Amino acid sequence: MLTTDSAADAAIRHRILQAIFERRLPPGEKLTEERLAELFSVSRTIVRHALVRLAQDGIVAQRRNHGATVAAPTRSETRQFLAVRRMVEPAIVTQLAGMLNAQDASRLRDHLAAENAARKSGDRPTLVRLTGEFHLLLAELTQNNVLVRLLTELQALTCLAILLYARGEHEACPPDEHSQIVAAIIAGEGKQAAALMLKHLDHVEAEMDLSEPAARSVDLAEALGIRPRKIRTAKG
Amino acid sequence: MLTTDSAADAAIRHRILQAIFERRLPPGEKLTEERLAELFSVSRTIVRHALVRLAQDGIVAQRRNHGATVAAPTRSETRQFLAVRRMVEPAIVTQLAGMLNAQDASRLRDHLAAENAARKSGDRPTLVRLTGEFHLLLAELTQNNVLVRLLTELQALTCLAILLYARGEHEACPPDEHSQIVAAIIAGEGKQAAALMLKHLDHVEAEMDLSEPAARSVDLAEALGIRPRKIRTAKG
DNA sequence: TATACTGAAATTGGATGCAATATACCATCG
DNA sequence: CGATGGTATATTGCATCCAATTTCAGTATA
Repeated sequence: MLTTDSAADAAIRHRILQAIFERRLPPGEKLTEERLAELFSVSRTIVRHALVRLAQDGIVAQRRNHGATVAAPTRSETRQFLAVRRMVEPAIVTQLAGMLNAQDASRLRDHLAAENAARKSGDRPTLVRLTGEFHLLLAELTQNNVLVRLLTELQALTCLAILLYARGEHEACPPDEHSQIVAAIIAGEGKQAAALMLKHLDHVEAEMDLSEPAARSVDLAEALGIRPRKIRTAKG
Repeated sequence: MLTTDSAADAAIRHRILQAIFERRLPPGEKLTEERLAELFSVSRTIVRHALVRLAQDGIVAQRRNHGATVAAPTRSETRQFLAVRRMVEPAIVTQLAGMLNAQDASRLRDHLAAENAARKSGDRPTLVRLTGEFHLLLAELTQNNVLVRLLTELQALTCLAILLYARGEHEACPPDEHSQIVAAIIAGEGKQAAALMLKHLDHVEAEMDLSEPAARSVDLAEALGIRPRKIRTAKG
C-alpha cells in the first residue's frame, strides 16, 4: 500500500513464503542468489532485494559473506514468536467479535470448509498451508496492515519452528479448534474467542519441544575434561 | 541478531530513525539517494538497501520512480498503529511486572531521571526522543526481539503522526504517566501497569485529531461538477 | 496573465562487472 | 588411514554504468 514494489520482487517473496508454508523449503535451506535469479528469470539485483526484505522480517537469515538461508529459529526465538502471538491474536479475535459483518463471516466459514476438505482428502501440504493461513485471515479481517504483516511473519516463523521442534508426527493444528474460535467470533463472544485462541496457541506450543537442550558439543568436551585440541598455531 | 548487516547500512537507518525521533525529519521529506550517499560517504547501492529496509517497515514510503520520502501516515493508518500498540504494550508491562530484576529497574529509573532532566532544562528535542524511547526500553526489557522491532517501527510512525495531526502545542507525553507506569511495574502490579499504559495510549491518541477530513480536493472537483480538464491529447 | 507545450536536467530502476571472501576439492604428510 | 594445507571454484558484496521516467525551467500561445 505504502510502497510500490517491483512486481518480480513481490512475486519472489510470495513464492518463497508459500514454499515455506507448504513445508517444501525446510529451515536452513541455502538460497543461492544466482540460482534463484535463473529460476525466476530475473537478475541477481531483484533477487537480492527480495532476500533483503525477507531477511528484514526474519524469514531468511543473512550472514555476511555467507548469503541467505531459510531461517532456522532457535528454541528461544520460537518462544518469543509465540509470546507475541499470545499478546496479539486473542486481541484480534476480541476485536473481530465486535465488528464482523456477514461477508467476513462467510470468508471464515469458507476457509473452515476448505480446511476440512483438505483434511478429508488427505492433502497434507494444502492442509498445513490452510491452517496457517487461518491466522492470517483473521488478521486481514481487522483491516489492519500492521497486523497482517506481523502475523504473516510470525506464522511463517512458527511454521519453520514446528518443522524443527515438533514432537513426533503432529497434526498441523488440532482439528476443531479453529472452528470453535470462529463460532465464538460470529456469536460475538469476544472473551470466549480470546480464551479459545489462547488455548489454541498453548496447544501449538505444547506440540513442540522448546526446552533448551542441556548440552552442546562444546559442553561435551568440557564434560569429558578434554580441552578442544584445535590450538591455533602461530600465524604470522 | 539473525542478520549481519553492512555496518554502513545499519548506521544510515539508525541515523534516519534518530532524526525522525528528534523531529528533524518531517513526514513527507524527500530522501534523495545520491544526496544521502554523499552525506554518508557511501555508494547509492548502500543507501538503496537502507531505504528498502526502512520502507519494509513503513518508516519511509517508496513510490515507483518517485523515490523515497519519510512516511506520512494517514489518519486511518495512525489509528491502526495505535490499535496494535494497545494490544501489545499493556501486555508488555504486564509481563515485565512479573519478571523485572534490580538492574532492569535501575534502567527504568535512570530513564525517568533523564526525561525529567530534559524536561527541566527545556531541551525539547531530547525530551521528545526520550519519551519515545521509553516505550522502546520497555520492549527491550522483555528481551523479545520481535517486540523491539515492532515497537521501534510503531514508535517512529506514531512520532510522525503526531507531527501531522497534533492538536495545537502538546507536550510529547503527559509528564508523570511514564513514572506511574514504572512504579506499577516495579511494584509488581501487572494489572495496574497495563491499565495505566492503556490510559497513556488513549491520551496519546486523544492529543491528535484523527477524524477523517470530510472532503478532499478530488471531491471538490466532483462536487462542483467540473471534470478535470487535463484531457490527454493524442500521443502517437 | 494564465495555461499548455518542449526540451534539459535530475533521479530512479535495474544490469553488469570486479574484488573479496567462503567453500569444496585434492594432494600431501604424519 | 585420517588430518592438514593449498589451490580452484563458487558465491557474495559492492560500485559503477545505462536506460527509463519524472521534474523543472523556459517558451510559446490563447
